[in-house]
This record gives sequence, structure tokens and C-alpha cells, in this order.
Amino acid sequence: MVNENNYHLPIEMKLTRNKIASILRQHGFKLTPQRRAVLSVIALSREHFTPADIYRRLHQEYSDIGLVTVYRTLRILAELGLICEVHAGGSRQSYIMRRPSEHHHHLICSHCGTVVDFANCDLAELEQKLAQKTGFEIERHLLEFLGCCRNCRGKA
Amino acid sequence: MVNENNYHLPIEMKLTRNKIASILRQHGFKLTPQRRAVLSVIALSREHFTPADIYRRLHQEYSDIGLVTVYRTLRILAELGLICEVHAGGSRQSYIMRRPSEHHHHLICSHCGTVVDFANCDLAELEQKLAQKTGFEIERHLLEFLGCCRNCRGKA
DNA sequence: CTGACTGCAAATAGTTTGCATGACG
DNA sequence: CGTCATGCAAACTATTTGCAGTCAG
Repeated sequence: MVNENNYHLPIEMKLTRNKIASILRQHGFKLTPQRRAVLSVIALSREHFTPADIYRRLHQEYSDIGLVTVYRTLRILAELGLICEVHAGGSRQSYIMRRPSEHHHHLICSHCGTVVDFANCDLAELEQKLAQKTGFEIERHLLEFLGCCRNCRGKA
Repeated sequence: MVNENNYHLPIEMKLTRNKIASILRQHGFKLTPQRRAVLSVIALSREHFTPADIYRRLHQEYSDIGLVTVYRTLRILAELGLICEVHAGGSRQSYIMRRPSEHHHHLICSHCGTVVDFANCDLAELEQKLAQKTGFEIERHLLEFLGCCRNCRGKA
């Protein structure tokens, strides 16, 4: 049912393919063509995708894959930290490839969905001040900037 | 069907009731008992609520109200800026009373759901730096801290 | 009075689960 | 070969919409 050629990964992906495969195997998961296909979509773009986005794209460009499998694959990849969730508003799940595996934040274009990462959020001071004032033990934070990217501004 | 007494608002609410009524009327909305009931739940707590939370609570403590009405009321209140959305993870809508009507952020306890506001986020510098580096025109940002509040830490 | 509001039922949208078949390792 | 993965259909959860009756102003 699946044409193996349809699932060939683009060059950029091959670099990390072994690594991803080994991460999956380490955790008892198998590297199936479908999982590679999902990775190939996410890994090549700076945009974030909903499960439906990925499903649609794989239907067009690659081959058949079940939407359910996309959901399950995304959940696994997120659990393993290979992709991460984006909160762009709305109530749908949305994921993007995790590039640096450390703590980072997103700058999201609300027009085209492009996501730019940044890491130097420098909130330690504020965090400490808040913790002191409120008695909270702060575990993590969520920081996202939303705006219009250079490209979209050009069009408008 | 609705017992008017069930919808009497607690003292704290009465202070702003006229104001809320006039805001609603200004925009062509009516102040119905159901809307007052929803406000009374949200206005008295520092927690955030999903529509279902509010519905459940009104069922227990006040009287009957349709879940649909809760949804519609929340949407209107959010549009008018009387309540605001909280992004606590998961894919459900969640709202909290907007206290200061200006720009502010949330500190959320991931155990009990308590929300503390704070305003002095001081991200202007970072924002400017990012805009310069990426070419984005930054329109807004989302900053939330998640942790464990003093109360819940005591219990654990 | 009249337009807005409510509540039910039904429609939608997004996501998850059960199960038989199929494939990775 | 055994175990895990896939894909379908169906279940589920969250939310929205259509509509007839009801109420605030």
C-alpha cells in the first residue's frame, strides 16, 4: 500500500535520521515510513503545523497516510521532545520541530504562521521577584511574541 | 423557570454591577439573570474556569442554566474585555475575570488553577531587539508563568 | 411590544479508541 | 515470528448553530 519511494526523506533530514531512529528505538518505538514522512514535513519548515496540516500535505506531496497515524506520531514525537507544541491561539494542537533542544521561545507571524525561535529570554530576575512576592514556586514559563513577519508586511 | 433569588449577586459584585450593566447596554446587550450568574462565578474567584466549570457550578450552587448560554455569555464578556482568556495548556477555553483592564500577565498554579496577575513584564527591550533582528513587527506577546502556589506547596 | 436571549437538539470540529490487519526489527 | 504500528470506523469531547418560545428594556 505504501510506496517506499514516497517516503524518501530530503537531504536535510538524512543528517538526523539515524539519530531519530535511535531515539525512537531506545524508547521501544519503530521507525515506520509514516513516521519518517511526518518528520520530513515538520523538519523542513519553520512553520508550525496542526495534525490536519500535516495530513493534508502528506496526501498531496507524498502518499497516503491516515490522519489517526499523524495524531499518534505527533504525540510520540512530542513526548520524546523531538517536536514541541506551539500556542498560537485557537484550540487546535499545533507543533513545530524542536531545533535547539534547550529552553527557547517563539516569535510567531500571525499571518503566515512562520515561527522564529529565540532563547535569550532573560526572565530570571522577574521570575525571582514574582516568586518572592507571591510565594509561588515557579516551574516554567511560556513566552511568545506575535506579530507580522517581514515577508507578510511586504505584501500588505 | 428561573428563580430570581438564585441569581442575586454577592456583595462584591454589586459594586460593579451598574458598570457592567451599562457596558453591556452600551453595546446593545441585555443584562439577563443568566449573565449575572456567570459573572458572579467568575468575579469572585482568582481561579480560571472553563465553560463547563461554570456550568457545573451554577447547576450546584445557583440554579439551572444552559451550557450553551454559558458559552455565549463568555464570548460576549471576553469581547467586551470584562474577562480574559487564560492559556493553561490543554485545548479547552478557559477564562478569568479581568481585574486591571490594562495589559497584564498571569502566574498560574498548575495544581489548583489559581491565577495571580502581574503587569510589570518589562519586555520592551527584548521586544525591540527581536524586532530588529528578525524584521518582525511585533504586535503583542503572551507571557505566563506556571508553578505551584504557596497553598499547594504546603499540602504536598 | 420587539429585538435580543435562552435552551433544546442537532450539527461541527478536533481528537481518541477498539479492533483486525500488516510490517519492523 | 512476536510485538508494535496502521487504518478504518466509531466513540468522545468541546464548541457552535438553528429554531421556537421567552423576557428585558
